[in-house]
Amino acid sequence: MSDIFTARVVAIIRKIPFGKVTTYGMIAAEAGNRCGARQVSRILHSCSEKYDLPWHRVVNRNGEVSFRSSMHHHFQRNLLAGEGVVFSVQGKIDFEHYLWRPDEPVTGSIPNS
DNA sequence: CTCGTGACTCCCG
DNA sequence: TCGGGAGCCACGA
Repeated sequence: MSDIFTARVVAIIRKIPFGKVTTYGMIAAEAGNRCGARQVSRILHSCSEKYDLPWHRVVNRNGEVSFRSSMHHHFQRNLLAGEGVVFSVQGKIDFEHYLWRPDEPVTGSIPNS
């Protein structure tokens, strides 16, 4: 398949462990494009149900839900709450405990910058 | 094929 | 502190 970006994004999202969250930017960066964050959201929108992706585990850079509709916003928050994810008073997720990195699970082979 | 849109993110004034 | 613009690319019509 040529659309490696989509496959990459889907694969990464599927790897998100239970009770963890990640950001569009990280997925996009792992997929190969930092600026592809928008595409990630686009893909999620189109393939969330088809590929059964845990879209609710994907949040924006601020650690909060990016939905415009309060209804969906509250819905995602509910799903995360069901996984044990706790939101701060400001409705943000504590990255210190819930942020997951696609390149972390490896044996500490982090390319020091 | 072309066009429009978007659940993002970063930079600048 | 906050608003606006630019950049990227896939999917649907």
